[in-house]
Amino acid sequence: MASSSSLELNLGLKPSFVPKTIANLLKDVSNFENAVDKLIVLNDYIVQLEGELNNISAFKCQLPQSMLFLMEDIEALGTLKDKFMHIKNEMGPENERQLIKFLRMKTKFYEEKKADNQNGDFIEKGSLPHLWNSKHHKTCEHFIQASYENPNPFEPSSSSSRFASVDGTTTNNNGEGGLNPRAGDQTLNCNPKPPTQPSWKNNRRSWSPQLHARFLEALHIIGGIQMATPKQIREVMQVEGLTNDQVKSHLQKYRLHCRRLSGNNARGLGNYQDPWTPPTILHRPFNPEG
DNA sequence: ATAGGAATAT
DNA sequence: CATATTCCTA
Repeated sequence: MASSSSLELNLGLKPSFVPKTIANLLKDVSNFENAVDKLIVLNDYIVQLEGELNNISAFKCQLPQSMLFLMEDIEALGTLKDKFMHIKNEMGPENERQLIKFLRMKTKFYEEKKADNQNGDFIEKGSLPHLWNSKHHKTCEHFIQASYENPNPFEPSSSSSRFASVDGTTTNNNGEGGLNPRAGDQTLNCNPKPPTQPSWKNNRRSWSPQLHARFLEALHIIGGIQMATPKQIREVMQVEGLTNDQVKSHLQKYRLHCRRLSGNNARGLGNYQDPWTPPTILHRPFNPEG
């Protein structure tokens, strides 16, 4: 089921297999910089799970549910690994950025889920296939695609919007949506180096609307303007040449802008649009989930 | 080492 | 004045 036939990178590195929850596995994987490392770890884990499945298959009558969990986990991870393969083989760093974003959302979701039911592992594993292979998001590709349109793709118009309220992203985008993966990625690297300008002295980072949009996107993925830290933002943004300090400065300025706007709004001065396009969810008005 | 803030520079 | 960089501190 989980494309276990053609595993090309069977590097025999499995010295110590540490069982983890899927949440922890995803978190670990997301810490790696390049796709190859991610692939190795994921593939190794899949191999281990398959071995375990083979082991318990002798007891399939006594442990039907365990077998089902294992199979579903393997399938889910296999789908993710296929996605990694596809991205690594065909595309460039832009899709890797999508993948990192995807992993961060996944990790965040699992952490929330884990915090919810402290019984943890079993429920977590059991709920996994519903998320990965739901009717609405059959594959990871669809999942990533949907993540650009719906900030909370984990709940396809279902109930239990606890995660949505935690994230603070209650679908405020009325028509804009997120960044389209194909639309605006070209304009992000502002290193055009036009030959006929002394702009090469211009080492100052200019935050184009596209770049700022990606900044906001990263901000909201991480979990709000207060939670986000410059390093995290830089990692999620995945913009070549963007430094920590630049993001930090931009974040500082953005926070100041938000504070100023919020203060003005409190005093009654109204709503004027600025080029910052603040995401309108600075502090949630405590949405009681209905 | 990193984040937040403030001073300084463009 | 707005914005980006640099310096300072915790």
